[in-house]
Amino acid sequence: MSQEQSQRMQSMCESAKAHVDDLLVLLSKSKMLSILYTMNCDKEPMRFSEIKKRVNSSSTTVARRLGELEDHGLVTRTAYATVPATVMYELTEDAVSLQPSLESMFEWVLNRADGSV
Amino acid sequence: MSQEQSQRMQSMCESAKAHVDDLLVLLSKSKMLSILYTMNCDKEPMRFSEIKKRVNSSSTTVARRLGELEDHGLVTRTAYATVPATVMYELTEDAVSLQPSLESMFEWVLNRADGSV
DNA sequence: TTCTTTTGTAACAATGTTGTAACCTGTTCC
DNA sequence: GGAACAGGTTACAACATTGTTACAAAAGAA
Repeated sequence: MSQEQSQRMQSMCESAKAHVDDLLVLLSKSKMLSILYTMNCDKEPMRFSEIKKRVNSSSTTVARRLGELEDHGLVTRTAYATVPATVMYELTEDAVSLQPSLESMFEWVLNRADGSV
Repeated sequence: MSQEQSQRMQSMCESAKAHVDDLLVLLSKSKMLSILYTMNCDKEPMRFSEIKKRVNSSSTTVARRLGELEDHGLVTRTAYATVPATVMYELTEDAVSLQPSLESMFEWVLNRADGSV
């Protein structure tokens, strides 16, 4: 990290700290990293049921997480009036810009998991 | 692919998946990312009280997190018989190899927090 | 002797999170 | 009319996590 960034961090005002914490709390919620990573694997918009299946969680939790991501502007939700209903979720540009970090983090996790099998 | 192979592969995936989930759950615990990031900022071993102060959490939670990290081989704990007690925590090589991802993730978080101030 | 310090741990009440089960919408098919 | 489907929501009981408070150890300082 550059010195400039380090200084920026040290002199960060309380309000910015709150925002940082807010984001860290968001990212630390259960299944959140999995959802973001999963949605990045296929770069295409993804259906609710597909996300649910891939991260292996309940409707309630997936719905909660996707809602939180939408609230934070990290995914967009698009509903189509088909029968039965079709809803697509897609990462926003902001979320996509986080993906390189997530990818290398998952790479680390996968390597570590491999080692312990 | 034979059904046998498919089954073997699936069970292999299940077992690896469990380890991956384990790590994701670990990293998703409250203050965990902050602790790892903080310990990386100064590359030096860090005292319990310093970590606690920087991540702004209770002794109980910090002790729990550090214990979990130690269990997973991500930090080492070294106690010195001074008075009062001195205990140093240090990231292991494994943890250090995760840091580039964490750094770019925090960079993203900081930029995003900046924008919303 | 009592105070102080660091680094915790134990118990516990308050709070937060989870999955389950039930329910809802809207349309097409039988 | 009733079932079926995707995509949820709601209520709630079970479970997990948190911070607070109290406590401890060890030894030098006051």
